[in-house]
Amino acid sequence: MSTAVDDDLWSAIGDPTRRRLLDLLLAEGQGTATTLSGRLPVTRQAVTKHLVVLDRVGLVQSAAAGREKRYHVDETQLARAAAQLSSVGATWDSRLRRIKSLAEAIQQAKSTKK
Amino acid sequence: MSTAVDDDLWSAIGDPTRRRLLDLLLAEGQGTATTLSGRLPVTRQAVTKHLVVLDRVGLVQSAAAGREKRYHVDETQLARAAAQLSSVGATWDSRLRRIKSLAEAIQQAKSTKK
DNA sequence: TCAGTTGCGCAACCATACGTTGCATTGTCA
DNA sequence: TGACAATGCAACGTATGGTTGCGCAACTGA
Repeated sequence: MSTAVDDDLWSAIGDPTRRRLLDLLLAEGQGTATTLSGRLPVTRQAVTKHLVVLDRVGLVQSAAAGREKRYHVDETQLARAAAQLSSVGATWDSRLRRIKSLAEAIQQAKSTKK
Repeated sequence: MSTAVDDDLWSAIGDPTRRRLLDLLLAEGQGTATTLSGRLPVTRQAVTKHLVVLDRVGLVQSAAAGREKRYHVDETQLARAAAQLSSVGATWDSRLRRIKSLAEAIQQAKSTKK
């Protein structure tokens, strides 16, 4: 069900700062480490490291523009990640529902027997 | 959009080992640190630490049974977590769709103008 | 009953990840 | 060219996920 490959994706979006970076990039279209760090409670260097991580798993891409390095989300990859999240959420939900209905069936059987 | 409270939940389920623990507990109904460590490539102590984390955010609960300590998932809390995941996934997805349709509209406008 | 196993908890330790500060490097522009 | 602004690199501190080793409590059975 869960593969080792996906662990990279999970750990990438598991960090709250990285999720906020993705949100920011999504909202503003693009950003550099400097501009992004201005909107987050962390330093530019921390942002840089996170962007490297996000880049490594393919969630963002960068383009040099003069002396700055602009990042933007890779929409295809983020869509994949979003699907992953929804999928795991749905899986858990369905399992929980099955467990619940099972428990209710047992209750039913008990009270009938009595 | 994202609150600090939820960060705990995310970091709890962000770890691959903890996700697998949840999967196992969900599949088998219950388990102790010892039995669970038998099904994972980590030691009992590592499992114990993870269970403590999961307990702290309320995703699992424990019940002492003689000398063993049995854990089981808190279904309500896991349902909340599952909803969170699906929700974030859906949010990203809708934003991506909006961006895409926006881009297409611009393309449309360009070619019309020409 | 008491000796041996079994399950837990605690402490020390190592590696990696996230964050900081400080400094060097490079590109822009007046 | 000189000054500023953005990036990159390195050292460091702390937290976390993992290990091993040990001690203790609680079952088990001869």
